[in-house]
Amino acid sequence: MTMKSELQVFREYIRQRNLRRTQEREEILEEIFAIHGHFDVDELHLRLKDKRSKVSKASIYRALPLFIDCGLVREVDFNDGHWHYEHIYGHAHHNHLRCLGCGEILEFEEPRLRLVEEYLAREYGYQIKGHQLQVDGYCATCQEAKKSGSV
Amino acid sequence: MTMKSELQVFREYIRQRNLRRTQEREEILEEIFAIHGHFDVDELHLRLKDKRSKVSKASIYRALPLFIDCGLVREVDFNDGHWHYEHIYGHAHHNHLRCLGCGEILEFEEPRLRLVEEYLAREYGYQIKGHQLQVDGYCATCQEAKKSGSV
DNA sequence: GTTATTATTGTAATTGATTCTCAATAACTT
DNA sequence: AAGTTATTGAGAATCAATTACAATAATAAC
Repeated sequence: MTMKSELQVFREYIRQRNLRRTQEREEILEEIFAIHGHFDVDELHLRLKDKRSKVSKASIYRALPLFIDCGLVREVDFNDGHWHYEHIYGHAHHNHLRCLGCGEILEFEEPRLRLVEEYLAREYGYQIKGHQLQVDGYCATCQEAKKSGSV
Repeated sequence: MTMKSELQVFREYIRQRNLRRTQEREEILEEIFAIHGHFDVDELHLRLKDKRSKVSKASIYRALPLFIDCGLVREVDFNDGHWHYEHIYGHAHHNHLRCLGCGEILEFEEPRLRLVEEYLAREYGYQIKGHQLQVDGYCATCQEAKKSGSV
């Protein structure tokens, strides 16, 4: 049994909610799944423009919560004043390790977090929906740079 | 051996950097450590006003990065459009469990995350500075509310 | 102490991301 | 095909956060 495509997932979501299936929303969704890695609204808007798509930023801002709501996309906080996003449908859940020096972002999986979620559900009676773990530090290169005083 | 006060920590930081020790910064710091729990800039500003302090919001915005830099305060992201903060000096590191229904925030400790940090340091050669884990779900009360259809 | 230097402050203006308004359009319903 | 109404793009509005600038105050130099 093969997996539903993101487009199918989204269309079902749209139908269930009595929303409307529009060209714009599907263009945006398609582009999001064509992007490898993280993106922000500006980048996405530029990429769409490059492809002669005329979707406005407003529509992107309006579509993102829908994609998030149906589990296709998630927000990522890189702590730089605006939101970043990534498509998650079809990808294993992962977390981010970020270098405070150069901004490099590594993704990693961490099965222990499943245990943490289970613990919290038991301990506090919560129904857990998800988590976001962000780890910060300095990559090997930036550690060197700091040592040699270039900071 | 007793612990340095947050004021001492901050004054040392100030001296090291050849910054200036000002009434305003110390008033802000004092108020931050008088707050039990999380706060945002507006709240902090109001509380200072109530105490007849005249510090401006601009000064608060300018002081916070210093407090964060010297490890007294940390940013907390509650995903509601602006930053929240909490003082951390003298407190065990903790993470947040948030109810998506009512917004309740529970704090919890999780020793397993230390292991995660060690793993990342080993695996990727990173010097880890810290992490932020945010878990979302529904508290018992909100689960009930959802069942009884009041959503 | 007095003076010089310059970091810090408050005010107000500015920025920049996001949201909203509104009239026009286009997607579903009947 | 006509009616209903969600969605759109453009630009205005909002709001947190940052910045410019002149006044002030903290340190350094004397």
